[in-house]
Amino acid sequence: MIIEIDFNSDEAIYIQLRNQIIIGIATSRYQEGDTLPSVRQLADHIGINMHTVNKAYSVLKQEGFIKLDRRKGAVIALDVDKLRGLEEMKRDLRVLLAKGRCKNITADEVHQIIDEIYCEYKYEEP
Amino acid sequence: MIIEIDFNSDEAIYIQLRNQIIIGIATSRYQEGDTLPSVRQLADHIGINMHTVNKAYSVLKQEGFIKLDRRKGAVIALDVDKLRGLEEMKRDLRVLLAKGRCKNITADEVHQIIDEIYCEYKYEEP
DNA sequence: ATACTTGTGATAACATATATATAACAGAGG
DNA sequence: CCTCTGTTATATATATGTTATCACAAGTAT
Repeated sequence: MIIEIDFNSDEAIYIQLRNQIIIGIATSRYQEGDTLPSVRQLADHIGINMHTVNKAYSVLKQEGFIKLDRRKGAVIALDVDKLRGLEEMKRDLRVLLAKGRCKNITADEVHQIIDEIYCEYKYEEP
Repeated sequence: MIIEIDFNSDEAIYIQLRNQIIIGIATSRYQEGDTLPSVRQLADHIGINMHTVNKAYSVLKQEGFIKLDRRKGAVIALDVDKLRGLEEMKRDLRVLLAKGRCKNITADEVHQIIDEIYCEYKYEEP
């Protein structure tokens, strides 16, 4: 389990946890059907409270990345709502790109960054 | 002043304010040297507290989008640190694209959205 | 059957963040 | 003098994040 929490970050711990797991799924470190550590295990391992992990898992479930099973624990299970995903991405990008635009970042430079990051997803595209 | 606040949003009011002003700058609705409404004016207009507007302005100042002058009020003044801007963008995009990747969004689709948004910058009139 | 582990829930406590409400101050300009 | 600016200072209320216990129902392991 390669999870690193920055306790000095202004980002909430459960958000950092959520983000790293999402990145883990995108980079195929976790795959459909894989089980994540139990809330207590992961909490002990990181050194945080059980409920903080539980909150991260709850968010991931609500966003359609995992399923929570009393028997197996947290299981990677992608609920793909592509249309909604596209809408969310466009909404988020609108702010992010505006910020970059004010810093004189061009569309070409953004395209380049996109490709760099997608290269990290070394497996086949869906 | 075309500012719309969603009071039911989970995003803080001062963040919504910050985002809309950044988008306003990116789309040339506000230009270098333009003055924003005073904290009291804008607060009255939107129907929120003065300090909430002041916080938005303080964040915008700290991030290098405006300057605050006791005489003139808030003035658009871009402090362009492109290298840092690129780093921030890549950090933010890493999470955002991972989320999209899990929803089966391809690199090509992201490129398309980028171009769509950048088109809004070109055709928007001040 | 016993012991253990799973997610889940309730509750309490504390720190921080958000937002509001007043009030006052110093500098600039009418 | 009066009014407008950002700024600072309190105080208050609410929400959020995090930790800490305690407990429960359901599944697994021995």
